Amino acid sequence: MIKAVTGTKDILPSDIPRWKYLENTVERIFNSFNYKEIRTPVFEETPLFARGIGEETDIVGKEMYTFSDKSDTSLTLKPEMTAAVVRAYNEHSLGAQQSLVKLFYISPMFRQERPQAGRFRQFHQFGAEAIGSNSPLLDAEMIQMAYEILKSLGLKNLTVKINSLGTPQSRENYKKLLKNYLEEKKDRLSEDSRKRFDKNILRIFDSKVESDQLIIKDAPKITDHLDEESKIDFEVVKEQLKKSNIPFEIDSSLVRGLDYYTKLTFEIDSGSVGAQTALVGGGRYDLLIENLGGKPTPATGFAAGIERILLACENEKSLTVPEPSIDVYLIRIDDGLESFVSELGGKLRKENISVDFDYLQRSVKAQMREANRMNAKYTLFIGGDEFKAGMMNLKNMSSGEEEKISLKDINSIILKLK
RNA sequence: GUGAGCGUAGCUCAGUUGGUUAGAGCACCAGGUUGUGGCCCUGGGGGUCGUGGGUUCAAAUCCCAUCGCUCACCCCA
Repeated sequence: MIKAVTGTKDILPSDIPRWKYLENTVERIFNSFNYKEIRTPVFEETPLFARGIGEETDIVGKEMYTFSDKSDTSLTLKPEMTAAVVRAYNEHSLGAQQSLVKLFYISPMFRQERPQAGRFRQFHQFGAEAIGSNSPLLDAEMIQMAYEILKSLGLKNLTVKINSLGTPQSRENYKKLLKNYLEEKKDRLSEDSRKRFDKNILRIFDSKVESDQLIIKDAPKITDHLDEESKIDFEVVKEQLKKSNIPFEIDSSLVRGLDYYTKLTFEIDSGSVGAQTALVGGGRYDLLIENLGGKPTPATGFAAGIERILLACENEKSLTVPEPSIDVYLIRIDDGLESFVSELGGKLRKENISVDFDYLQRSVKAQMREANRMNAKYTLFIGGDEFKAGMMNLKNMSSGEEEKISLKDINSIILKLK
């Protein structure tokens, strides 16, 4: 038997109500902040991600689904959305029509990693990008939107972490400081961290190795070495979060693994998932638009992992979505009425009433069981003596009450069922 | 890429020191008034015991390989 590819999952009919609920919540909240939806292709030319995310990142280095098409163009299934949105922004000059463009998306992403709890090879993210302003109010808005969505889904066990990476200039200065501090301790670092020392020294902060942690603990903090502008912006974000009653902590070791971030970065973690605690990650990326060939334009955004959020919801039992149901199940009492039942079903369906009936020649009892399983609000009995007398029985499934309705009086059924 | 655990019915699992036709609960199907559900009762269908090989008179059970799943590391949503 052929099975779904490793790291991919079917979203089955029984899963759909929870997904829909989440998607509706996401859309509602993004609409309230006036973000407009954007959809981009699932694949792009490979250099978009290589340049956008950074050649040295793990995503680009080892996790992308890259392949050549018949014209030998290297294509990649999108591993994240920001580069794709920026590509569309540049390509269609979206910034020419309005100076601040606020976009959101819900989309599958692809990364070839080993699957584990809250991590898949095809997974789904929703997120937002605000392109065209350097206002720290927008950074705060990103956190607010993400936080509000998670809260609306009933999640409780949340931690908002923020940090500032500063401008590229101040970050470079800080890197030098950090390098000086770590230079003499370098040989005590783990192998991975020694590699990071040369490739991307900030990433040493991500290490979970205890001996590394001890060394890093007393390292100079990036938030103590920010340029004036970043410092002021960081203060504004903190102030806004306080005003919005969003609890947060400053985590100066929060270094996101994508190269494009500048100034504010943030993450929202949940204690209700497995080891992959990050539900939401984001930050400002003031240089990306320019790097991808656009005019210099400041921007900020975030992405949230839908599977992880639903996992947290499940573990916290925070979501109660209504059981699916139908309005009426038509019950055929006598053989030979199949086409009449089908025709009547059609009429009701045209009135936007959800209708189903038996296609398997089953007994009345079996049809009733089916109606019960489908959570039918009503059943309509067609056949027998009443039918000969021009009547049908309409039964309310929760009260058990029945009433006779004339075959000619479809309208009164429609009224009842609506 | 590295490490650990696990693969028996659609699902959750049981299967004693290897020993007759591999079990349970749930789900599914049928019946319990010739036309009425949810509860209950009776009966039924459904499994190459992940796959391949080996040991043995005999393997779901022991050994090897392989595939898959799960979790963790790395990194990230």
